[in-house]
Amino acid sequence: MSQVRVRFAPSPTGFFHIGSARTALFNWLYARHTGGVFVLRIEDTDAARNSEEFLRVIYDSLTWLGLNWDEGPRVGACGGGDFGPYRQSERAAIYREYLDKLKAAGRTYEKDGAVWFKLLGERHEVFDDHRKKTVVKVKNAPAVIDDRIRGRVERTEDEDFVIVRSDGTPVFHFVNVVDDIAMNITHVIRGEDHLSNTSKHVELFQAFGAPVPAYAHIPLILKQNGPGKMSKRDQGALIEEYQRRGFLPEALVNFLCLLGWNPGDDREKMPIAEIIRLFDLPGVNQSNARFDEKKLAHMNLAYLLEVPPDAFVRQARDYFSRLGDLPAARAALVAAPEFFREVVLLCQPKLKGLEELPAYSAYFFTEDYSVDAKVRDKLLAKGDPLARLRELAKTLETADFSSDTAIEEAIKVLAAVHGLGFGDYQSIARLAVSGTNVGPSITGMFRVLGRDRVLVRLARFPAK
RNA sequence: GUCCCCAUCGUCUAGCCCGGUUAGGACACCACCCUUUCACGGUGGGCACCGGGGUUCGAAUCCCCGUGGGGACGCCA
Repeated sequence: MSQVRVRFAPSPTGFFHIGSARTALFNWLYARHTGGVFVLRIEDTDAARNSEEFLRVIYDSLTWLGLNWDEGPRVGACGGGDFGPYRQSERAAIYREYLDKLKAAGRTYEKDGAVWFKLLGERHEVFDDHRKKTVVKVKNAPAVIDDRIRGRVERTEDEDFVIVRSDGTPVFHFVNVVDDIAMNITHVIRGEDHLSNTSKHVELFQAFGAPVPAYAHIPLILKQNGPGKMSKRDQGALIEEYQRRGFLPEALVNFLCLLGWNPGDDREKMPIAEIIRLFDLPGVNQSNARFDEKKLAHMNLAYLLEVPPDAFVRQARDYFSRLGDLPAARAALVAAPEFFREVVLLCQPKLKGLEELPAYSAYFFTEDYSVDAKVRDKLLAKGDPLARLRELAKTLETADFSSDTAIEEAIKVLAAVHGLGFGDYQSIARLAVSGTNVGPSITGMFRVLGRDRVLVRLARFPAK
């Protein structure tokens, strides 16, 4: 059995979205599972709609997700290969050569300045209700698709179709098949939206006398709200958005794997190496899946909890850096590295995602933090919280700040003296020091902030 | 309109191929527990085999028909 060669063939005509990413992922997984080759081919035959910016997004997103390509355009350590060029806009000579083969075989004709592919069989005219015009149909035998996910599918291609536009540029169906032949592609793994196109492609492979590759049409990802498949304009559709929001690529990849595939048991969070080991085409589902970002958020949380301290600090810093000139981000970035480290590590176990970090940690980096009025009104409404604050401040003046437990002990002793509990001091102290009612433990917060800053905040609180 | 694909909790899914399960797990939701807030975590709960016909002693599982969802029908990819 010869080596598996799969390809991911995006066209740079829009942003890179969840559906494209999963198609790339499944191709990549299959290549890695079989020890095959993962080819990246850029389908930029539609000059009017392509852009270098979109191309950049494709490279960036694939790289971020860790989907390294063995052959294709050279970017970083990826790319190269003996079947180039890998951008269709640079393969015109190859398409001409293949077109000549078809012409020589008598399988083309010209009409309206375009080159058409001629199906074999008798022709007759019929009125097409969808297009509201009379069209020429061909009495043709069905193309048989042996799909690795869906089983045997038959579809009859019954109309000739354009393969070269009147401006001389070849169209998708033609270049797609030519490149799959020229690049020795053995398995075509793509979205189910291409299933209906496959009869065209099979006709072309046969006209070229080339072996038809194995097909695997994977289910589509439906938008989370409303009908239809997910498209680049839908909320939460773009990969770059998750990158920008600080999601962990490992989490997104793991989540995407589970959309249409599962290991056959109850495991969900799995190392990518294990997924590669288990992934196979027959295990892929046949029905479409709806994207659920709540579950993605949960997966992200599970991964975030496991990021080692050094890596988390680095990622937190990167995230703040990308926020650019936002005051909160700037304040965090100019803080002393050791202090920054302590703050983000204190917050790490409480976060759902990196995107929560700036707001969650803001009061560590500035004295100018806002106080939640609702929480303040509620806390001040009962008991004598300001008295608690005065007592606490007095205690903290001399308390041992060397560890969380030392601070905790001091507060507990204070509470016991007044016949109160830790909780009687906690809420109001938290509000005074952080302006909110959520956050890390106040003992950790106090220790990281330091005695002086805590005392200043406690003292000025009533005035705020 | 024609053609193609699909159909288990709200969502992702296991089970289907090789008929016999209290139809399992996860996210979300609710309750309780833990607790020093908020999370995390733990325990429990509600929640599904689209409908109708067959075949069979027995159907989520096999077959047919509906219905529903999705996709394709471009000189887009």
